Amino acid sequence: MDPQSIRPDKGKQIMIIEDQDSSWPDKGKQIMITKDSEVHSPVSYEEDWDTDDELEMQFFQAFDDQGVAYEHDSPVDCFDHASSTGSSSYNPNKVDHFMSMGFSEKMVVQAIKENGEDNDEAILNSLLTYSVLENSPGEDISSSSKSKSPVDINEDFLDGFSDSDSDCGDAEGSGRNSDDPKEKTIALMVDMGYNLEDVLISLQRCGHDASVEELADYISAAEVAKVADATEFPDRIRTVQRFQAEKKRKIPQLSSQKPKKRPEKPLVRKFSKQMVGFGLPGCPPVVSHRYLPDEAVGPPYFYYENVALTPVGVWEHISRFLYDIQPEFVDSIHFSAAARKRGYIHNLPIMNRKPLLPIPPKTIHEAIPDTATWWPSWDTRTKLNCLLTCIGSAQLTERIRNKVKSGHPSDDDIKFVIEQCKKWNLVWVGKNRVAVLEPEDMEMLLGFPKCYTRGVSRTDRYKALGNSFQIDTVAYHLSVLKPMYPNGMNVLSLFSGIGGAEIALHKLGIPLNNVVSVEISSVNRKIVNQWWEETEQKGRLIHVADVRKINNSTIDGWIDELNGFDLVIGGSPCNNLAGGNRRTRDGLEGEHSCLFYEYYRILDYVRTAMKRRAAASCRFD
DNA sequence: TCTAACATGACGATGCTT
DNA sequence: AAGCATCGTCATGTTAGA
Repeated sequence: MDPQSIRPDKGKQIMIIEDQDSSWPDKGKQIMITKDSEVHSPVSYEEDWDTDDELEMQFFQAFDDQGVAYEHDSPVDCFDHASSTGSSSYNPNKVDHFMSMGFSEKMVVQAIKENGEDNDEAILNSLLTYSVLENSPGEDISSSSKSKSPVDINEDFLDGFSDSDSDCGDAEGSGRNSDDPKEKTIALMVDMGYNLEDVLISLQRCGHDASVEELADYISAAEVAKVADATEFPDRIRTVQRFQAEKKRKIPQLSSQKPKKRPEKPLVRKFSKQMVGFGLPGCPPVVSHRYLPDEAVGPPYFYYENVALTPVGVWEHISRFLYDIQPEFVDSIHFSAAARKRGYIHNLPIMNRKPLLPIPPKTIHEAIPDTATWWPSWDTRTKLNCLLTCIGSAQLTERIRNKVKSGHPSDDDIKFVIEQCKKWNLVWVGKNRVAVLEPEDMEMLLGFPKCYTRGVSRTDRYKALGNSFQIDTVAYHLSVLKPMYPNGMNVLSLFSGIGGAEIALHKLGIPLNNVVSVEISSVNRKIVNQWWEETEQKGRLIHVADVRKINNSTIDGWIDELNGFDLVIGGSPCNNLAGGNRRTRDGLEGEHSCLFYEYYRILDYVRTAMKRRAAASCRFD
C-alpha cells in the first residue's frame, strides 16, 4: 500500500518522528516531535519469529478449586478503602463517598475545601490531580495549585522514580509496615484479592525477587492452565502452532500488497444480544475464565478496540492477527446513556474489574435533565443511539418543529419524527423543538471532563468525540491494572485520538509515567496536550504523528529509554468498517482501516523486543 | 478581494435482531 | 421478512481573517 495515500490530509507535512540517531529529549519535557524525516519503508521484520523458550510462561496446575476465589464487588465498593473517620467540618457522606473511591481523607477534605461541597466533578478532578502529585516525591497536596513548569515537575518526578515493581508495598491501602520486600509483596497481592496460597506458590516458582506484576501473570497463567482440561489442551497447542505458522506466512504481505484474502473461520462474533462482554459491574460474570495463547500471556498488556458491527469476517481476521484471542463485545449503553457497540481484544485479566465512580447517568433524562420538561409522551426513548462524528442538519430540526407544532401530530408525523430523532440523536430542548447534542453533552456521555475538547472548531469536536472511547467502559476493563501498577505505567497509545485511554487510566488513578501518544490529527494532539498540562501530569508525554513512521529501531529506542511499555492500547480507524460509511465501507483493506496492521506490527514488535530484552537481562544476571 | 477554514446537507447498504 | 442501528464521505456553501 502506498503510505502517502492512506491519510486524508496527505501532502501536509505534519509531525514526524525524528531521526533515529538523534538522542531522546530530556526527561520531563513534553516532547512534540516535528522534525521531518524520511519514510522508513518497507518496514523490516525480524526473520526469526521463534519465541524465547526460556521465557515461555510455564503453566502449572497445582491449584485446587478453592485456590482462586474472586468475588465480584458491588459498584460502590470500589478500590481500597481508607479508614473512614469522618470529617469535622464537612458532610460526612460526601467525604465517605470520595474516600470510598480510594482517596485519603486528607485529600478529600482538601479537595472539598478548594471546590466547595456541591461541585462533585471539580472535587474529583482535584483528587485526581492530588493523586498524581502524591506520586511525586516532595510534593505537598496543599501546594498543588502552584504552577510549576513541566520540565521541573517531571525532572523531580523521574529522579525519584523507582523502576522496581517490588517497591509497590508502599502503595496506598496496603497498610503494612514490614520492611521485608517479600512480605510487602505478599501483603499487596493479598490486598489485591489474590489467594494467599496462590501467592506463595507463585513466589516459589518465580523466585522471591519476583515483582507483583510477574506474580500476577503467573497466577493468571496458572488459572488458565487449571481450567484447561485434558481434551481442550491439545487444541490450544494447535491454535498456538497454527498462529505461529501463519504469522511467518503473513508478515511479508504487510510490506507488499494487500493481505491475501483467505477463507474466514466460522463466526467468532458470539456476542450476546445485550453485548455485555465478559460481564458488567454489579452483575455475576458472564465469563470468568478464558484461554490465552502462551504468546499473548502477560505484560506488556494490550488492548485493541474497534466497532462491533463490521462487515462479516473482519473480527475473525483481527482476532487471528491478535493471537487468536476472542473479542469481547460490549455496548456502552450499560455504562452510559448512549449506545456504543464495540469489540475489544485484550490480554488483560478479567476478574476483579471495578467501575469508575461516580456511576454516570444511564438515561437521557438523568444525563440531560433539561430535556425532560419538553419530552413528548409519544417519544419513548430513554437511551441515545451511538454518538457519531457528524450531526443532524438544522433543516431537519426545523422540519420536525413544523410537524409537531400543532400539538397534535399525526401518526405518520410521529413515526417520521421518532425515526429521525433516533437516527440523529436529537433531543427535546424547547416546546416542540428538537436539537442535536452539544459537544459538552457528548463529552459527558462519553465520560470525558466537561469542555474537554473546547478550543477547537465545533466540527472537529464532533469528529473527535465521535471517534473516541467511552471512558467508563474502557476504564472498567483497564481497572484490573490499578493494583498491578501502583507506581504508574508506561503506555504506548496508538491512534490516540483525544486521549481516551489516557483519561481512563487517569480516572482510575493510575499514574502515567511515560506516554507515547501516536495520533495523526494535530487538533487531537492539541487537546491531549492541553489536558496533560492542565492536570499537571508528572510523567513524560511523547507525541508522534504518523504510526507508519514508527519502525523497529524507534521502538527499541523507546524501550531502552523508557524502560519498556506496560500497555499498548488503541483503536484503529473504523472508517472503512462502520455502517455509516456509504461510499468506502471496504473492510480491513480499506484506505484507513488497513492501519490495523500497523497496530499489530507495532504490538508484536514491542512484545518480542521486550521478551528479548528480558532474556538478555536474565543471562546478564 | 482572495483564501482557507469551517459548516451544511444529501447520500444507502450491511448485517444483526425480532 | 421486516425492523433497526450504524466511531462516514463528499461536494458545495458560508464565514472569517489577511
